[in-house]
Amino acid sequence: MPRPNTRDRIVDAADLLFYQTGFEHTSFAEIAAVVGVSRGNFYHHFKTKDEILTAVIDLRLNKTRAMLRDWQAEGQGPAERIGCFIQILITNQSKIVLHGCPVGTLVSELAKLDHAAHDHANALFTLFRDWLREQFVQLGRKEDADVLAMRLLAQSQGVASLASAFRDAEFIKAEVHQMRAWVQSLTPAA
Amino acid sequence: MPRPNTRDRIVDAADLLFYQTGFEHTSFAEIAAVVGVSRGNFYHHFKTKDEILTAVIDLRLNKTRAMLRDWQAEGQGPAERIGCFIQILITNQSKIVLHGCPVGTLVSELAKLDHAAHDHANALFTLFRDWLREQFVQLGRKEDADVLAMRLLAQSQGVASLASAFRDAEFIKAEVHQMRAWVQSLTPAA
DNA sequence: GCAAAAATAGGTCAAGCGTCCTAAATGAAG
DNA sequence: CTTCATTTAGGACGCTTGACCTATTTTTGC
Repeated sequence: MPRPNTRDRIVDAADLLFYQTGFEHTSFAEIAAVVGVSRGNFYHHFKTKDEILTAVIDLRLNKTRAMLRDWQAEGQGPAERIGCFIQILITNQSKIVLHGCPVGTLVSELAKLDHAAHDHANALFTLFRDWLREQFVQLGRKEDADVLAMRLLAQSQGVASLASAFRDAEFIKAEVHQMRAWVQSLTPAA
Repeated sequence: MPRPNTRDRIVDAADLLFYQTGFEHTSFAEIAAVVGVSRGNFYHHFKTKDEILTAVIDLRLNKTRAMLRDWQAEGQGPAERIGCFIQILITNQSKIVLHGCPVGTLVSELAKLDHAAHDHANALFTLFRDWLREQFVQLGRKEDADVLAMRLLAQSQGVASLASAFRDAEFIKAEVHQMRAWVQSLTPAA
C-alpha cells in the first residue's frame, strides 16, 4: 500500500481550498501546488474537476457521519447531543468568521452554478437534519421534531452567515447562548 | 427624450445575472449578450469588472434605501414595519428557492474571493440592521434592539439558505409564520 | 528478478476570460 | 453645415483555465 497517499492528500487540500476560496475559484494548479504534485499526477487521480468535488463531498459526508456517531456514543441525553451540534459554532468560530459555514457556502455556490453535485452536497444538510430530528424525537417532541430540526439548522446557518459578513465572532457566542437557552426551554424537567 | 440608457441597462442585467449565477461566474460576454451591446460599447461604460460590481451594489443600496423609506412612510407602527421586512421572504420566495438571498449570497461570495468590495456589499446588511434596530427601539426594546435586529436578520438568512438548499418554499412560509409570532410576542399590548 | 501496473512529471491544446485598441456612427453645439 | 465629444461596433492581446497526452520513474505481483 502506498504510504504517502497522494489521492487523499489531494482531496484534503481540495477540501480546504474549496472551503477557503470556493469551488469554482480553486484551480487544478492551486491544489497541485499545495500538495506539491505535478498536474499530470493530479490528472492521474482525477480526470475532471467534478470528480474532485465528488471526492471532497464524500470525505465530508464520512467525517460528518463519524462525528454524529461519536456524539451518539457519548452516553448523554438528546439535549446534550444537540448541545454538541451547537458547540460546533464555537469550536469553529474563527474559521466561520473568515469563510462561513463549510456546508452552507458550498451548497449555496453549487446552487448558483446550477451544478449537478448540488444534491450530493445537500446530503450533508440532510445528515444533520435527520440526526437533529431524531434528537428532538427523543426529547419528546415527536410531532414537530423536523420543524425544530430545520429551525435549529436555519439558525446556525444564519448565525454563520452574519458572523462572516460582519466579521463578528462575539455575535456567534451571543447567539449560541440564546440557542442553548432555547433547547433548554424545550427540554422536559428531569 | 431620455434615451434608453445603455449604462443602466448594463447594470440592471449585471444585477440579475450576479444574483442568478454569481459574480465570478458571470462574464462580460454574457452581460453584453443579454443587453444586446458589443463588448466595445461595454468597455466604454465600465473599464473593469469591479466597476460593474460597484455599480450593481450602489444600485441595490439605492433600491433598498427607497424600500425602507417607503415602509417608513406608510404610517404604521414599528411592528407592522418589521412585518414588511419579513414579508420579503414571502414575496420573493420562488426566487429565493432558486438563488438564495441576493444580499447574503453576494456577501458570502465576495468574502470567499477576499474581494475588496466585500465591505461595500455588506453595507446592504448594515442598512437592514440599522433600520430594524430603530424599529425595535420604537417597539420599546431600546436595550437589546441591535441584538434583536441581528437575530431577525440571521433568521431570515438561515431560512433563505435552507429553503434554497432543500428547494422548499413551504419551509419559508412556515418559518415566516413563526417569525411573525415572535415579533408579536415582543410587541407590548396596545 | 522481472514484467506488469501504478504513480509521477511536464509539455500541449482549445476555449474562455478580462482587458484594450481603433474606427465608424451618432448627436448636440456653434 | 461643420465640429467635436459621445456612443457604438468588433477585432486582438495576453493570460488562465480544465483537459489531455506521452514519457519516465516507482511500486507491485508472481
